[in-house]
Amino acid sequence: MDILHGLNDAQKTAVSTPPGPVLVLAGPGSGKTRVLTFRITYLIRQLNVSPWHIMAVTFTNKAAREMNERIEQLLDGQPRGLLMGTFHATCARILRRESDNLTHYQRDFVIFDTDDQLQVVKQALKDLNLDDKKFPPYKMLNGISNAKNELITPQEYAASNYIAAVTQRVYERYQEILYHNNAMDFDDLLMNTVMLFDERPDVLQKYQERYQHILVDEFQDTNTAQYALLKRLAARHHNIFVVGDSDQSIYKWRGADVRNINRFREAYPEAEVILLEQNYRSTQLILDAAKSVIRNNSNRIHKDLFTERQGGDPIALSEAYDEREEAETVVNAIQGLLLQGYALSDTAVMYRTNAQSRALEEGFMRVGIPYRLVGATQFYKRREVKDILAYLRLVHNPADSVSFNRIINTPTRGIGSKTQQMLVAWAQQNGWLPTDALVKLALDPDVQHPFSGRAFNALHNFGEMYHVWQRLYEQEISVGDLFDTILQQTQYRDYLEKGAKDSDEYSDRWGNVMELRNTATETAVTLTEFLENAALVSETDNLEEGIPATTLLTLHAAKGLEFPVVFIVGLEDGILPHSRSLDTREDLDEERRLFYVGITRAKDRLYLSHAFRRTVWGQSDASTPSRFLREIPDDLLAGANTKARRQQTKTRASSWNWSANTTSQRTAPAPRATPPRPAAHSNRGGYSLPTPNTYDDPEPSRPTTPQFRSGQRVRHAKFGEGTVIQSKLTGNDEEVHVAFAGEGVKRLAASFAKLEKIDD
DNA sequence: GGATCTCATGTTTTT
DNA sequence: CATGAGATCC
Repeated sequence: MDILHGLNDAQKTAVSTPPGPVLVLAGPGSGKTRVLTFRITYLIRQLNVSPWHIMAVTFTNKAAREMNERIEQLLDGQPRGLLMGTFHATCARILRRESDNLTHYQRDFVIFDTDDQLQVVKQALKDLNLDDKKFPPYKMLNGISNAKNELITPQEYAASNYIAAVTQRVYERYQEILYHNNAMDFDDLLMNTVMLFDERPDVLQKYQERYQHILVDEFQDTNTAQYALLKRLAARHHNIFVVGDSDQSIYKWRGADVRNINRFREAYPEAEVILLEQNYRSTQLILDAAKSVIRNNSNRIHKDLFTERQGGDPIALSEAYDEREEAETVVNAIQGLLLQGYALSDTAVMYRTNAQSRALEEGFMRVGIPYRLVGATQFYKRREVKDILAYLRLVHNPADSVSFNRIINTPTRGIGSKTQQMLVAWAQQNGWLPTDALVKLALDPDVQHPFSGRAFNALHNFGEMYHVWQRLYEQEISVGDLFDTILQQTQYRDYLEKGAKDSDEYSDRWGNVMELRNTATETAVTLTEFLENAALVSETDNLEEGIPATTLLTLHAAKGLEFPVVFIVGLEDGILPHSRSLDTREDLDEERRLFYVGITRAKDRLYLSHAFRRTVWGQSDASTPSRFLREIPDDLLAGANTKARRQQTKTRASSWNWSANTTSQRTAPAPRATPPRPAAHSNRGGYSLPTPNTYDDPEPSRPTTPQFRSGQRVRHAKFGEGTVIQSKLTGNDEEVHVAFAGEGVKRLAASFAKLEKIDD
């Protein structure tokens, strides 16, 4: 079988280039994952490289998993020994294996997430007698994290001004606390690996020999520490294959440094550079729009994206009165799309900030369209999940003070802050950990202690529990059983039930606990493993595909995804570009890339919208359409006097929306390059797209007279029987207001709600 | 020691 | 507006 089968020329060149440094600059939708997976297959099959010698790094677990699956298909089985994972997971693995060679850590070190980190910063501020009002913890943490991303130690941290001097001290103390806790934060995983390699050339050499071929996904998003790591690992064999797109770099604010692409070229002047410019995702029209936007960025490596999907539906642009109407317009448009045979899962709505999802959610809820929200409150950030994890972490690592503080009195068990302080002080005097002190109180009846009767009882009881868990852990009880024991002894369920405002909240939270338990029993063999997974896994990793719902997500979360239909809302100055990015050209460029990423997610259709007024933090203000909109040529847009609309900012003419007929049409009807949608893809059984360009023609199925009159009795699948209050025709649908007993008045779309008339 | 209230705060968030 | 952390009150 030909390993290169099905690839275009540029892809073939990339995949079959002889080992050595390779830089692949891959435009959106140009098949970069394909190139990476084929390259790995090529190394194994064609060049007889042992999978054992290959390391592939990604930024998300999802990307790693997808690549793994595809390689498995290509190779017809799991390649044994291939290392595929995120930067952080890979580093954690190396550090765990090399823990004997680490100065400050033992093998069972834990990973602190952002919440934990904040707690540590607060502790550090307290230890240094610094006011956390003057020095906001999250700002301190930013400084520390930035330093670590640049591989700067506390000692090296330049105290160039007062704030920096304070940050330096906090950083130093912060690091000490982490050592005491036997904990690393995310940044440490990278930095400590680099430092280990620098201190121990023998260790580095071992890994250089092991991983002779290194492949990197999303290279434009690497930070200095990640780049340093790659450079060291590849220093011996120079077999480093990186894939990236500087136009999709949207994480500068997290330390990602696009300049790494240039550094790479300088470090390896002999590197093969390959451009992937053919796009397999979008219509030419959508690509044209994307290109005309990104063109305005400075200092870019020019790419000339093209596709075989000539033409395409024009981009729909609309102005709404406010975010509520904007949501309504989106909902209407989606209902129209459903009639044309699109499935809900084909659609996605993207926005700049999470707060914008609210209006959209309400809009979807109003008509009962299911949606899924990506990444809002992440599972592992939920209070109840963090509580249980803290218990498990403390059993695993008795030195974990953050977890200790979290659960010592959760559920409340009479160990208040005074008692806690006393306990910590008492433990410290005796050179114990607070957890040691607890166990002493529980087991040693003769121990001298400073606690009053009531406090002693509370501590004694908790110490007993904790001791039991530790014993069970030593006896290698399963994670699930330990989990259950903790739940049962702490009566955590009762605590949730009591604390919840309503039964919904309770069942939600308890459901999360049970979900966590499932993960614990299903995926993890050891507690160490389970805790590591929990720390390094993110919400978007489990984005299920094909569920019948619209996807709501931020533009950041959209990277790497694609949808037949994409809506980008809130295209206003101050939102996109975000108000905090208006000052510098650099920031503005990054906002533009974000817009570019959004546009290029769309396969067939793109809808853009902005609102005339928007409520931000409870304040409704007039807004100006995004400056980026002006960068899209008018002939790519559909909509009545689009140009005027985009300039006429604060004087709003009449209300209109996407589904209304349009005056400006594409000159030639765009031939549709996509084959008709396979029936299996649509949940409406064999519905195919009616016309190539639905903006040109009125919808054939469009109702001309309302089917419902006020007073009509109707039945709805979910709400039961009700009475029509009024009904009016909207774009290509009918909007029916129905009063349901016990449910109130609902606004329903006739095409979607499947209302049944009741005659009597 | 624990619950309640007030006040400040507020992008994006792969790990 | 909505959330969370700290102060204040019981």
